[in-house]
Amino acid sequence: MKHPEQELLQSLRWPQRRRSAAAAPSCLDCPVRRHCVPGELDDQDCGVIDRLVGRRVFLPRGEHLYWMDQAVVPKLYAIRVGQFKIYQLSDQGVQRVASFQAEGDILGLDTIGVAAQRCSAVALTNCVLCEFSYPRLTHAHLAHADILPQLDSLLSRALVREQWRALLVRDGRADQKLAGFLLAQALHHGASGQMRLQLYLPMTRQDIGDYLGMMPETVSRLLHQFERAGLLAINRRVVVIVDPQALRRLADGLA
Amino acid sequence: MKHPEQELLQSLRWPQRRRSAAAAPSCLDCPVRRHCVPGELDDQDCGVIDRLVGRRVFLPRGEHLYWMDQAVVPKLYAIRVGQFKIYQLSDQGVQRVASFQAEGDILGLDTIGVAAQRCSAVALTNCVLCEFSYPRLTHAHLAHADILPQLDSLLSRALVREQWRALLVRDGRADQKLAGFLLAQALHHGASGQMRLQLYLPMTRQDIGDYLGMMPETVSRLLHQFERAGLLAINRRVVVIVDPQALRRLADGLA
DNA sequence: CGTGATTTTGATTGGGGTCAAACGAGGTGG
DNA sequence: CCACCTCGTTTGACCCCAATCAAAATCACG
Repeated sequence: MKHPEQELLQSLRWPQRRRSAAAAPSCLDCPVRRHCVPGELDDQDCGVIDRLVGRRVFLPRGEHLYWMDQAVVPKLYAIRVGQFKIYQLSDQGVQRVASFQAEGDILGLDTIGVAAQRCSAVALTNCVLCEFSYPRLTHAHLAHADILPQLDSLLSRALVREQWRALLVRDGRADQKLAGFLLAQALHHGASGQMRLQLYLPMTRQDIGDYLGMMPETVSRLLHQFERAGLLAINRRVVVIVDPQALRRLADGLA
Repeated sequence: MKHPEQELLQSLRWPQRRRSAAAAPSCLDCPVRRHCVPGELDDQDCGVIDRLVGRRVFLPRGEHLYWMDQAVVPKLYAIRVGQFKIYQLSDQGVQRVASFQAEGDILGLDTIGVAAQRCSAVALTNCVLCEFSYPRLTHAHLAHADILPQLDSLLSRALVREQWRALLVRDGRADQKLAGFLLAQALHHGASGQMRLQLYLPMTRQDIGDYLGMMPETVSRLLHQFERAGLLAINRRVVVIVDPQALRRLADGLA
């Protein structure tokens, strides 16, 4: 036993480590299938999607999937395991975090029809990605008419999520934004509207601050303020939401 | 002559009022064609797009195109003339402005595959819209394979723009954000990378503040501070950018 | 011309940024 | 195995920008 955090990380992120290493991974038994490219498609269509996956990519923590200003390759990457940070580095060397992406999210939706990457993408944990070729997806539409509307739906939902995020990070006080961020993480990692109360936040306080538009000191102060108020239990980068209702009230500004 | 603002509005927004009223409007001679659905398609493909337009809709200032929580109809609306405000009304009655949309922008991209509208859309000026049926667009892909990738490209670019917006409104001080907003407006209304230095901002100071995450008093103060500094000339809702370079330096935080 | 909304200006306050320093964990090399 | 170094985190003190409250001025609209 190395460290409680690492142990938790394994239980959270690698629930079937041995099995998935032995069997070839498939979309059919993917735990985040519904959030991902297959969406609500049935098993048969999902099998079609599965055969469109070019390869599974393993990316260790700290490695970049792509860099800002790099030429775009027409590929999409669905995150099967792990978390990513999408960010820019301004010419003055200031980091601006555009988003965090986790299991079931799709990287590269913002590159269709543009020449160069706007952001860099770095793995915050060890990651497993499912690679799709965008031209192959488009071409597959001729045989399976459900594919392309599914892609449009993914793009549209990404747009909605981005809008929602933009609203989150600019409205209200710092504590409201942080509470909203934690709730968004809990909801996103939970299955079908359920919250996952035990969160692993692999990003630094600086990253969270850059994402929410506040200083890392403020993030730290607020987290411990939440802990003293009995809303959270914090152990380094592991956060347990103790009182989701109170956190929701705080995010909505009803405190 | 009613008011200088209205006169300018007409010259900005209704450049060919009589002609477009007489002749049936077409995408081929649309001034914002390149920003819109046709994109970089040639005249022939653009003609295909033009025939996909269901009807041109006239919407007077102050009218809503759709309301939050309304059931989604599978239609897209390209703005040919005018400007829109996309916003939410929280349950406490607080307005949250998601975005402003202008000529060439497309409304409804965030409704594909979702059940209910997330936001309301209200016309800030008299507007002319080009209505597209989303199912017809998808179906047209069989005959014209360029259509659907074009739609994906639109969605992707909308996503990029939304990300960029989210970065704008959370980074830096209030004056930097406002300067960035003005530059974004100027660039968006200009043709192909050129700025339109004469801007008409039909939204209220309150709207701008809600959009940028600041109080309307702050917007007012900063605008006049910019004017005193020789960056702008302001006449109510008409703003002329006098010193674009200085405004850019301010937005980049080099002041 | 009157009424209400919008815009502007001023005075005051507080939240969060800034600077600084101590603390802790993880990794490296001797 | 331990000393050391580096990076991330935490805590404290101070201060500034923008929110808040208030009110006057201006404009839009009937």
